[in-house]
Amino acid sequence: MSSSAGSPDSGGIPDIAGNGNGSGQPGTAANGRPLPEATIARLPVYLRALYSLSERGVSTVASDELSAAAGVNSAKLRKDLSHLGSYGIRGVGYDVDYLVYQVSRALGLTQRWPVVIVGGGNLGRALANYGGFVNRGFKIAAILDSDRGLIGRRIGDVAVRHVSDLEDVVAMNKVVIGVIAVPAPAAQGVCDRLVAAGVTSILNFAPLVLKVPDGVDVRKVDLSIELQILAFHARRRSAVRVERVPEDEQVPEEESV
Amino acid sequence: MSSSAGSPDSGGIPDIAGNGNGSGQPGTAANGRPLPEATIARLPVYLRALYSLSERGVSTVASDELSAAAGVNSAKLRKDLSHLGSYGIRGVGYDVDYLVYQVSRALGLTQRWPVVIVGGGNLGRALANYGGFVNRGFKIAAILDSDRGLIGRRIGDVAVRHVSDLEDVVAMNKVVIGVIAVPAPAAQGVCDRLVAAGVTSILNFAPLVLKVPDGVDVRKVDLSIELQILAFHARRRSAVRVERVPEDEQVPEEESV
DNA sequence: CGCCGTTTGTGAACGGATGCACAAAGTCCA
DNA sequence: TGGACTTTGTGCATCCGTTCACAAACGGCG
Ligand SMILES: NC(=O)c1ccc[n+]([C@@H]2O[C@H](COP(=O)([O-])OP(=O)(O)OC[C@H]3O[C@@H](n4cnc5c(N)ncnc54)[C@H](O)[C@@H]3O)[C@@H](O)[C@H]2O)c1
Ligand SMILES: NC(=O)c1ccc[n+]([C@@H]2O[C@H](COP(=O)([O-])OP(=O)(O)OC[C@H]3O[C@@H](n4cnc5c(N)ncnc54)[C@H](O)[C@@H]3O)[C@@H](O)[C@H]2O)c1
Repeated sequence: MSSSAGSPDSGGIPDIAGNGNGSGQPGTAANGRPLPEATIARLPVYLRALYSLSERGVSTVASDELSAAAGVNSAKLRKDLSHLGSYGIRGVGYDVDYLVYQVSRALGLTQRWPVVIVGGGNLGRALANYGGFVNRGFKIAAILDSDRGLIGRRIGDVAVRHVSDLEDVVAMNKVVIGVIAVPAPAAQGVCDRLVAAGVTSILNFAPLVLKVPDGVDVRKVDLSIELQILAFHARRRSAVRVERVPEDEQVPEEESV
Repeated sequence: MSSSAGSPDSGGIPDIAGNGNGSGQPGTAANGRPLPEATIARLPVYLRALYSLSERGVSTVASDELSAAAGVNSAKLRKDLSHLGSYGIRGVGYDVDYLVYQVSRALGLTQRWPVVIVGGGNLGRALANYGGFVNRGFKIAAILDSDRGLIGRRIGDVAVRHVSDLEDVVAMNKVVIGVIAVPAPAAQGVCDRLVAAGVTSILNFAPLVLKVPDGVDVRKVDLSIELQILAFHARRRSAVRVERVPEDEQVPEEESV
């Protein structure tokens, strides 16, 4: 059933109070369908650009400017935003603060999500100190580690606690997002405990593929994978250059001027 | 222990010398077309799974197993690998060590890429200490920082140098890959210097969109973006659950939409 | 030697994402 | 008030990536 989902316009006023989104369901586009995954991944980038504009006192921005700041095609930006509702003004652009609000709401950042970080080593410390953490809709519920030498040490404004507190921390703070920054051999075990405790979203920095049950969302960050992708393109580039340049002047020793 | 030395008796492996790839051009598939971007991004994951198998002494692996270890569909794995050439044996699977070699070669990891890290703060230190760095085809040419208090300090087995050495380091070591781990306001400036010095591939950890000329490749890693994407899905999940089960669950009623 | 079970490699159908190009909708100024 | 100008929102064609499903290829066994 369903088929053509109603007509695009029924009222006429672009609903300031409403959510531009008939279904109260979060995570759905104005047309009732879920937001495209690719759009979701770009919204945080737009949001960051918008914050930057807002801080600089810019009150209105056109899709050309905003898309340039976000590093994407302007048509793509407009289509992405159109999925949230019709929040632009033709001939003018978008109201920066209003768009910040709408994008934040679409991403579910009207609340502050408590996050638990497991692993207080080099990486865990870097993450916990990261400003973009606290300033962007999240708060650190706890940093956990198994090394008793680290317990009590303050990172940012949170003290490291022992990993045996994991279940308590998750339950008490209703944590649903966890970050794994422990060595690879310990990661799956930590993951299992997080999931058992109720965490449904995991950001994994350990270099292995985590096994999780359905309904649990895992994203990964891996420096070496990123570098390998870069290396691939770098080699292709240099090979093409060698192909083109006749053998004499390969490796350019760089101009001296 | 490793059983890698035990070469299975002769004769099994197809074309060790050849590359199964007519065009000598790196970065092209067996059919001459460039490798799909999505495939390139997965090859490092396969490679990691293969290393793990190899270390465990497994000599042969079928696409089902390998794809499970890599967390992807088995048809996808086979299609990805088929772009590199025909390196499997029907009815048997893939020779692990041989596939390690082929995937490494496809990614351009037969050489060791020198990488320069700019920013020796919390994050830069975590990255420099990361084992997956040195063990996976890369070496740290230098860690650079502007803070004179950090100069000379050893991280891993590299001493921090002043950022004014940037151009020298890049030129002397023929560095083409750079990692940016400085505060956001300094990132574009560092990026410009890297590019001017000859770096064509950049991994950016600072939370902003870098502007680079054509021909320069930028990848970014951003914790807060990853968390925001996770938050989006987390909220959708919990909203759906609330929709279904009003808080204190009652008799599960049939869904009606 | 021929058959059987296994696994690869890929043709084909599908769905999602991208980007062009333009009509509709708005502003602003004379 | 009206017309020129700007910018949004989107239809559409295209491209890329995923997945199914199966014939071809292989080893092994009786
Ligand atoms: N994705 C990336 O770009 C990237 C970069 C650097 C490091 N890493 C990975 O991140 C992880 C952490 O790196 P690091 O440099 O911080 O390592 P680290 O050794 O400095 O820190 C690891 C911490 O985890 C703690 N730990 C170990 N087992 C634990 C357990 N079961 N429960 C709780 N805590 C435990 C240790 O006590 C230690 O403090 C490693 O898996 C590393 O490979 C990833
Ligand atoms: N992507 C992520 O997940 C993530 C996580 C944490 C931090 N970060 C970002 O990474 C960057 C570094 O974070 P951090 O925690 O290490 O910060 P930090 O303050 O600990 O370290 C930054 C270092 O950069 C140095 N620096 C500043 N300007 C420089 C310049 N012009 N040239 C060379 N060095 C310079 C400083 O002296 C300092 O040592 C920041 O942009 C931060 O926002 C990203």
